[in-house]
Amino acid sequence: MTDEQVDLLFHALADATRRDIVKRAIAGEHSVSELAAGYAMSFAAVQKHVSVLERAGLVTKTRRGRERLVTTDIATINQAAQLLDQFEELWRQRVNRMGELLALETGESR
Amino acid sequence: MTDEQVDLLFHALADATRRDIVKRAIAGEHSVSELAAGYAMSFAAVQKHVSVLERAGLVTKTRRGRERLVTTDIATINQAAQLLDQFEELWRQRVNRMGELLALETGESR
DNA sequence: CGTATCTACAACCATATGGTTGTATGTTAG
DNA sequence: CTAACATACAACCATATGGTTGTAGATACG
Repeated sequence: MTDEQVDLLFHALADATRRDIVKRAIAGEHSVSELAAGYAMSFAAVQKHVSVLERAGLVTKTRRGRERLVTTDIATINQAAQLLDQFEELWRQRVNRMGELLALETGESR
Repeated sequence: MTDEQVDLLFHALADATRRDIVKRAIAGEHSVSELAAGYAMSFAAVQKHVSVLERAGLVTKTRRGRERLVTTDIATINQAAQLLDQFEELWRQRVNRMGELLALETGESR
């Protein structure tokens, strides 16, 4: 996953409307119109949000007659979670290093 | 955690430079100047990035003489990870529902 | 076949963003 | 005490973003 893709992913999640769209798309399949009906903004605005989510790989649109169904790719959410796990792992490593230093200092002071 | 705070958090992570700053701040304490030295941009630009991370609650600056040390709050990373966990939980619930429906249909067709 | 519904996208606007340069203030070291 | 170092922030610029309105094409329904 390139830095640019990660940029797109976190940027896509940096908006409450888009997070809600992702939630609804995870919970079930909806057309863009169905999704749009739930937000106090124009249809075109919701389309833009869906487009941002598409570029981030969080959703895809599939055609069903005149409707486009918005479906999710939970794998992309997993990838974002893994990135945050990496941060947490860095933290654990640092805490471990500090613990080792402390044990060393305690031992030497006896 | 309000929607606005979540916006700031994911927005802060939507940039490769800021993600790197967070990693370095997790791995050890650095002054803003030390951090800035590693990026091909002006000092003021790095300051802006640090400011975005501060507003997101990902880092804090503490004074040590003329230096400001950039330190992390891993709890905020945890919170972001939990938000993504919620998405994954929604997915699991949906998969479970589909499994139940499938079992129902299989049972009724026997 | 005509109307309704659904969708795509261009053009526009106001605001936000990411970077720069320049100025100013505070702290440390010689 | 002065120079060096570290930092804050204003002003500026180019680009991106989030929302709107309007136009157009595709599909479904009566």
